[in-house]
Amino acid sequence: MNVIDESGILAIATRLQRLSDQIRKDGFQIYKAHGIDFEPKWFPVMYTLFHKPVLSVVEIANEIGYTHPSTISLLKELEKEKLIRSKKDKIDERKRLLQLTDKGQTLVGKMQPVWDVLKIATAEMIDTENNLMRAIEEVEGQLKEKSFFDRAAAQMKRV
Amino acid sequence: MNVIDESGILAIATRLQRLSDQIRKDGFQIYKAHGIDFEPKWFPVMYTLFHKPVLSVVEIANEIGYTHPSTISLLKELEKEKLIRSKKDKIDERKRLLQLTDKGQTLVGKMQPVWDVLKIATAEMIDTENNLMRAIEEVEGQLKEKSFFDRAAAQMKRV
DNA sequence: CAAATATATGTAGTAGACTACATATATTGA
DNA sequence: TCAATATATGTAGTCTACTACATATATTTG
Repeated sequence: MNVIDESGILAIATRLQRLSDQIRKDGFQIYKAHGIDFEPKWFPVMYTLFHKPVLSVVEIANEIGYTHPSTISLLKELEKEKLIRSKKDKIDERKRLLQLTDKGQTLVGKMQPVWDVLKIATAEMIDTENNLMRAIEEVEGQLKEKSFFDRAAAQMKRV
Repeated sequence: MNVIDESGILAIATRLQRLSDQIRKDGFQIYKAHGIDFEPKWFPVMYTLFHKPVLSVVEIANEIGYTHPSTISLLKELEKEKLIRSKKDKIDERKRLLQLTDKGQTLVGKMQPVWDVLKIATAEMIDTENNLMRAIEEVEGQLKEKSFFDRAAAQMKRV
């Protein structure tokens, strides 16, 4: 075991990111193995527009939990791939409304069996004594109650 | 609840990254609140060199689980901050040996109480029904046995 | 109803990791 | 022993998110 793994929770941010990268990389390869040209980072937008067909930029950003600039750059890529298209909102001229194209719809159809496979494979992978997905949700809940910073500050006073 | 959180494990990579960023950001603020000018990304290198005083570039990379180019750029920053220094290995001329400077040693000393606070705050935060740190370790173990890609491939054949 | 404020979108540059490639030195094996 | 291979380090450019700032339209309020 290396020093970092021993340091345990001090390097937890690093560990989370490493795991995320690993999963994403394999995710890309799994799509590829199914003959689908799809980048995992596109999933949140495509999945969201599949379930809520017409949304503005900020609405999508909120749904996927990204900032709007990050969202805009994803949208640009997806428009370039002709998987989504946009039109001005006639009521509110500030808004740009996004939706899947026919090509986008078709791709989602093709991806759905892959998503089923991914779901099962992931479930199997994280089904251990401490379930990773539930752990994430629980920690997110904890952070909502009291931020990490506040927890450290409270601890500081005690020491 | 938004669509992505509902999509559950399909967006697990995104969720992991989001959580990592959040923790890292607060981590930086916590050092700052202690009057310490230290970036969380430097932790793995500093912690490693504190426990193993003289290491080469690749040895550090292996300890912290990063690639060597990533490690090199961290080392550059730390040398610029004069927290570490390097010298040629006299036996193996290819190697560059790194170690903490006096300033680096002193900083680690100052950080140790902060690390204690961070440890306790983190432990408190992740001490839920499903412990996040243990979940990470368990999933890393699962991936060592069989990659995510191989799991999906096996699942594919079954469907 | 016009000024102030809020919201929606967009651009530019940054951060922290990566891969791919290049070079220098060390080791190995025919 | 020297050619082939392996290892150590370094550079350049990429990727996927971010923050900070800018602009355009809508809404609110004095």
